[in-house]
Amino acid sequence: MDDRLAAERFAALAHPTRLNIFRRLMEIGPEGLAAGLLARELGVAPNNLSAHLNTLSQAGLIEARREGRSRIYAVRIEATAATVGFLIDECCQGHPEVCGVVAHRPEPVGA
Amino acid sequence: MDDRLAAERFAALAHPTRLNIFRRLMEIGPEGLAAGLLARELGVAPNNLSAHLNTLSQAGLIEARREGRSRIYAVRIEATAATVGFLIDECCQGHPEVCGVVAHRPEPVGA
DNA sequence: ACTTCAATTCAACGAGAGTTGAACTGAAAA
DNA sequence: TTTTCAGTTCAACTCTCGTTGAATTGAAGT
Repeated sequence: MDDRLAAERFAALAHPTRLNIFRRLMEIGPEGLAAGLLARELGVAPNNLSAHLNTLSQAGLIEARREGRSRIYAVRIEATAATVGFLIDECCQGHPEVCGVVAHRPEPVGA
Repeated sequence: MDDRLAAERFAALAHPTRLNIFRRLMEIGPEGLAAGLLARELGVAPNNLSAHLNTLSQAGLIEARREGRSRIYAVRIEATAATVGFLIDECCQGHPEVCGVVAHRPEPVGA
């Protein structure tokens, strides 16, 4: 992952509301959640939420699918894993243990 | 760590130049690097760099000390660890292995 | 077709980020 | 003390972000 993409993803997470959205979607997993439901759960105006969902989608952290007249949003796990991996690789470079990480990107035998 | 602080730290990392600064400082470790040296290494105007260093300081990710007429910047390890920990806890909630992380320690006791 | 519900898009606004060049502070050297 | 070097701060500008209300698209139900 290049710096520009990483920066875009950090920016996507750099907002309390979007952090809440992302957390909730991570919680619920691949089945995802309808936009309207999210809006009610988080107490955010639908159009406002839509904008935030768009930011997260643009960054590749979540994706949407249609289901009836709802739009279901779900987290993109690989992208999330890549982002966490980037932070660990690039930012804890040489000191992974110092960043609180014991192990990451498990090898077949490892951990 | 609360959402607002986490968001502020992600925002601090959400810029290619600041990502480079942070990476370089992480590389060099606690001894740190003079602002001017960083500016030359990264090819950034001193005043511009100063602004970015300020953003990172404000977010608590780095700190400065005087040394002669230079100002030395160094990474704040505990804060970095807490930020990585937050991302793992909050964003990989329930699926840490899915984010490529095998194990981590939540947050240092002292910070 | 018409209505209703779900969600997005649009236009407009205010607020904050990022960059630049010029002026400034603070510490060392002459 | 005056000069010089290291960095920061300031003012101005542009650009983007976040939020709001109104209008719009898209899919069901009647």
